[in-house]
Amino acid sequence: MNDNSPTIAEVVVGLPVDGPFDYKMDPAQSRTVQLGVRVRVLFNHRECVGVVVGIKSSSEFQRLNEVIDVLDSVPIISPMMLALTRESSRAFGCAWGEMIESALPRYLRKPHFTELDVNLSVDQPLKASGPVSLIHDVEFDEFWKTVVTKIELQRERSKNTLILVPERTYQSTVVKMLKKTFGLEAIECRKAGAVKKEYDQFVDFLKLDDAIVVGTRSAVFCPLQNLGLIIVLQEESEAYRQEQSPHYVAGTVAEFRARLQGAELVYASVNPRVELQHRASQNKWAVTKIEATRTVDFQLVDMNNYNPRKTSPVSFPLQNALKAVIEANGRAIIFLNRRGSGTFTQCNRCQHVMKCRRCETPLISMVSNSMLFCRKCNFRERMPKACPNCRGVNLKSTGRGVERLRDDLSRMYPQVDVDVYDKDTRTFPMKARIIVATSALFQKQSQISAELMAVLRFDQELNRADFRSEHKALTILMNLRRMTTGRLLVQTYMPDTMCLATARSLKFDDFYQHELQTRQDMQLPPFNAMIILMLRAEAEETVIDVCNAFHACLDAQLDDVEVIHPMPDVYPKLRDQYRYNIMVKGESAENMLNDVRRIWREFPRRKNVILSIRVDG
DNA sequence: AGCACGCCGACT
DNA sequence: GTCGGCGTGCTC
Repeated sequence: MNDNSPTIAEVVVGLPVDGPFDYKMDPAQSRTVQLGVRVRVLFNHRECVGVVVGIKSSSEFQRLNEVIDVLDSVPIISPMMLALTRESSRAFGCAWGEMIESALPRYLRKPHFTELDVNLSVDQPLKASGPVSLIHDVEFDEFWKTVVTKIELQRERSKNTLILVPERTYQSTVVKMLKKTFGLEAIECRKAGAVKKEYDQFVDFLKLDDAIVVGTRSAVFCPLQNLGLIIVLQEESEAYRQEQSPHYVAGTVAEFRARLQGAELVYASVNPRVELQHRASQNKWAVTKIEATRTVDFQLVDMNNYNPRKTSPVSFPLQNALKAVIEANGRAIIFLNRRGSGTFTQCNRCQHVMKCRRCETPLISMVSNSMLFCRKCNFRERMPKACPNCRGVNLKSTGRGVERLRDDLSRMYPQVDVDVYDKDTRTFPMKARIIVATSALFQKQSQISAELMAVLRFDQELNRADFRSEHKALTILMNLRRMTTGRLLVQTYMPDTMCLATARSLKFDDFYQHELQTRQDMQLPPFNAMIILMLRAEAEETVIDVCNAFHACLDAQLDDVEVIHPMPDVYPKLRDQYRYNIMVKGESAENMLNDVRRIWREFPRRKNVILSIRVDG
């Protein structure tokens, strides 16, 4: 055997450890192995599936384990996919192997052999990256004409198009719409369901060359070669962020991918994130604004003008508007983002508040089935007949959720059907004249419209402890604006916010400038990077101690970055683990990641506390 | 992550 | 004496 022949494979595994790791191969393996094949290896006394990311002839390590099996006859992960997962793992602070694992179907995470008839090496990364553009479409559906022209251009060149959507319900809507309106066949990328089916689709994707694939955030990793165009719809959606580790943001990964595959990237949104608009102007992306084609009667009701003791939650202007809709036999939707009937339940005698046993959040009452439930952790229990504290029988539920508002409205308008639509409602109450709905309504937004759209308690959206709350609130208004055929009415105690002014004037440039200035003043993204450190442990005292100590340690050691929360952000007991968050901001996420990891490694007394890191993308 | 090793208290 | 609890270190 030639001494120079490569005998060492560099392998990454799906564990949170820095890799890659060297393994020696026998001559037969050396001859067949290629970059991007899976191998079975022994890693720290455990057998696991790894991926070959490098091949070399010598290693600086003395005692190497052997590759047990080469699992794929040909590479199942293309050079482009290897580059994409590596870049994403760097950007989002996880191990390369973890990112590869999340890009693979479940079947391939297990040591199954494959014999595929594909050649992934043809997927050559191009030198020139494709153009990136942003379509700001105030009317929501107007951008399709532009986008379909681009898709058709790709098909003429026998290139694939990938369309990312935030949610599964919207996925099938898009597929149906493409077929019906433009006669385009699209394939739905399915993640759920049978393991073998998911794998079969993965294999099919490897061979496509002029297809349109529509999928949710994980579809950004679907193994299409010859990709010409990626479209990210409703880019501002939170659903593009993966909550579990590895934490990635699909839109950002799509940008990496477009660059690596030389594909064109199009973002479309009714209200693009400030971060994205900023990047668009920095990088000179083409920005197209599609102006409003319809006029909507926007009515602001300043609740400060009414005495809260005397007025009903449904203001007089709203009562008038409802009356008009009922007389015209139309439909009104009242948006109230609060499930259940009462927001908390208290004993009249001892003032005991019913709280969740798992996470201490006040329980929401549901009169319909006399249950109490927790909006944070989904804990449910029967509404007790007597106070668990003093045995008193007068438990009083206060606050107003959608159910109670429905009852109030039924009493006010006995002549019409009033119904509720929330997460638990199976089918939309089409025949009801007045519908009280939570944000579950947005799942249906392409199918449902109403003559009157009214928002109650809009201020709760503006007052969220989130620096993006004003932007998110505006997105809600834009979605509601799309669904109304007549009037959009908002009840508020804060009528002078930029958000409401923009919903009326549609002067998005002013809103964007205002938000940008605020972010700059507060040194928030897009001007500064932000990472969230999540500490988890089974005992609350432990995690609080460690969190405070680690917090102090970060404060003491990190000069150029700022640890934001004076008190850690708390997530009470969730799935038998307590979670505490610390937010850190600074100039570069990558530097902060390195610093935080180093400090955590040197940090004493960890006591079963797990640290995971989320980069705010 | 999760396995092995090592260091201490309880116990046939 | 040793069985097993948990805290610490390490994985090519």
